[in-house]
Amino acid sequence: MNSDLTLSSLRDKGHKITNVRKEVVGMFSQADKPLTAQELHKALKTIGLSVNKTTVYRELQFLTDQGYLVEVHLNPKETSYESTDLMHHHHLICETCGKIDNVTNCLAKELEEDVLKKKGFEIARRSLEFYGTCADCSKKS
Amino acid sequence: MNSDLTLSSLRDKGHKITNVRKEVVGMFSQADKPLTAQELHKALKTIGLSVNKTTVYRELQFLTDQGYLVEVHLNPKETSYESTDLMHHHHLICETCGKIDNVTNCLAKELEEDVLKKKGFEIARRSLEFYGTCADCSKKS
DNA sequence: ATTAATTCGCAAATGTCTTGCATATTGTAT
DNA sequence: ATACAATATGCAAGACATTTGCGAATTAAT
Repeated sequence: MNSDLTLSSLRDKGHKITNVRKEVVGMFSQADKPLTAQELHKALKTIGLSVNKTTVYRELQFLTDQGYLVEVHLNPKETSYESTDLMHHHHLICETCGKIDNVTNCLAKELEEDVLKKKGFEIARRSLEFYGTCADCSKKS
Repeated sequence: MNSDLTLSSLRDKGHKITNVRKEVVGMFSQADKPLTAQELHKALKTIGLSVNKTTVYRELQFLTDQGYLVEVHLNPKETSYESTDLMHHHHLICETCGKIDNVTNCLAKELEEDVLKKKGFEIARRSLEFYGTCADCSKKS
């Protein structure tokens, strides 16, 4: 399990630092929510780095293979990614405004132990999402 | 939130009972894991009901709109569906053999209360998946 | 049996994501 | 600085799930 999504970490492992890689890494470090290929592609264009979508896909594939990112399946249309560093948190997805908040509380310890004991299932990673209505949207309605 | 995925329930609400609907409902009642459009399409063909994929998609859409099914995003390639009746359980997805097991233990009560209290987020539904290695695959390796 | 509403099949299209291949770029050794 | 090997990039083409329009077929109730 590879954490530490930084340029120096990548360099240390002998990976090349390209413009795209530099920016994508930066975006994931700052991101407070999972990002999709489309979002990254648009963001890159915005900062004047017009890169091909294929390259974005390959970069995501690369960072995922290297263990820096994990896939998150929040919606059926496209795959989102987030830094492995953030893996032990959960998402609050507002179905009204689409906002994504995080819960860092790492629960489920008991349940996980149960699962291993009763089922013999070894958990490598988990995905916990809550779908509902955020505070702001609740107020408005 | 509509439960009770049965033909009588559908009839009572004035929906037509077609051959496809009948079989699809039956398959979801018996299913012990989430099903995809492709799986249903193949299963229907197997029992001699060669139906168009579009129809399968529309049937899933229909049953979801009516609240009988929920979408489950287990993998990036396609959407799975399961009966709303089963919503309060979680999935164990073996990344080696692909088998999907269930945990009916409904945890997360505490965390959910936390989330409502601290964030004001009202949870409508949740999705909890554990990815790892099932007992059988553990043994083999 | 007639009819209105719904469903179905077919064809076409959308959008995400993948792949092959030729070219360009990066890091390193010289 | 230069040349080389490995890797990254762009472009075109394609795979696949999913959606939509429309005319034909089926369902349920009169």
